[in-house]
Amino acid sequence: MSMTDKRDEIVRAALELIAEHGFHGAPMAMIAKRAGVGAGTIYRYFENKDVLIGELYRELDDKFRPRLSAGYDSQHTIRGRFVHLATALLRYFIDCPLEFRYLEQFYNSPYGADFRREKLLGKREKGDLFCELLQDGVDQQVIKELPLIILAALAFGPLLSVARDHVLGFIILDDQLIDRIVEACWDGLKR
Amino acid sequence: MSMTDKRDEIVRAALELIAEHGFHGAPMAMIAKRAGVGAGTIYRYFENKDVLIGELYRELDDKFRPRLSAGYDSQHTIRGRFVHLATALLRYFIDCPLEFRYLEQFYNSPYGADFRREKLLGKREKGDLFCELLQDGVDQQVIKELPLIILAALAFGPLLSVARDHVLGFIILDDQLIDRIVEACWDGLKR
DNA sequence: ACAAGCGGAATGAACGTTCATTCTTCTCCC
DNA sequence: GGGAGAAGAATGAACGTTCATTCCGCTTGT
Repeated sequence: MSMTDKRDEIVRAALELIAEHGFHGAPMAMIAKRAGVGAGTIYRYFENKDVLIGELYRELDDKFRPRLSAGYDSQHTIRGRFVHLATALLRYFIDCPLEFRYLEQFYNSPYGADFRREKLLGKREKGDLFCELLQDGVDQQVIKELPLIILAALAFGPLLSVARDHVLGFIILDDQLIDRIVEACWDGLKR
Repeated sequence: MSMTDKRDEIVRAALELIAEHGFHGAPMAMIAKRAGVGAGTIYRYFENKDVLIGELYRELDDKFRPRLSAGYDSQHTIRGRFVHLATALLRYFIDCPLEFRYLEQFYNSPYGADFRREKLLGKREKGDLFCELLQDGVDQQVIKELPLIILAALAFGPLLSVARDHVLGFIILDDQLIDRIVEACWDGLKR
């Protein structure tokens, strides 16, 4: 097994176990076993557990961003662009429940608080696309005139909530339901 | 110090420390120290840490429910009732950041998943009031015809999001802002 | 009235377990 | 045969929990 393969196995195992059992329910020894490597081997690839957790986050973030921008057309109406982005976001979470659960855990943890702070004070929120979109909407008086962070909450709050309910099996989201949820989010946002 | 006082001190200390540092950042020894009792004393009042965590949740839930129903008038319009409940909810979270942070941690943890499941399958969602209200709204064709759990996500998602942003200091919510946020949530809900 | 004694509450050092991390040994490959 | 890489046993710190002991307030007998 090549060195890259081994690293990937470790990252995959960490994603699976942490998504399912949380940071504290996924000891390094268990991650090593799932990855098919020795416990010490992980430390050849990652300085320590925190670094592993942080790098895994960064990888997911990198994989996820392109999926949002795919097919995104900045010439469309505000509404059209919003529907596209929100739908893509929700679909991503549904298609990749492990990734979703991991990201949720990450954001709701001491690790994530720092990232949140960083992003918000760095003037971006969730991939510049969303932020730009909301700002455009406000400027064009299509979207309610509220602070960006509140608009983001109005848009993302429900999406994350329903994604969580879907992933936990409380409801099953189909295409039609997704469309109607995104519509409802837009109703909350628009003037 | 009476026995009840001592119990209260332990619960208060647990609330403070867990709200601030999470379940795993609040060892029993630290809780005992903050409460001004010996480490072993906690076990005279709570069988173990899990029980302490669960009972603390139950106490918060009990304190919080009456605050929602205070001033609630089931004769009002759907919209009026929603505005009342949502405003009360948001104000509670803002007034009691410790309680809010604790409840959030609790729900986003193995402990909370069980409770969620219980509540949902028990046909209630967040104090029967909210559930009844949403159901009434659907029946009267005032609210979008979507599964209850999705309506709840549309209503609560944004509220929880902005409360979190407020508690973390990313934004300061005043009365006017609260009103406008609740309005926006209603826009997402209404037909 | 008061001292002796009793029972339950409180204590915190000690224990066993779990975990991240390190260290030693073994295994390939050149 | 030697050097790099991997494996997993060893290590030590941190934690939840226990328990032998101490403390305190109240009853009881004189």
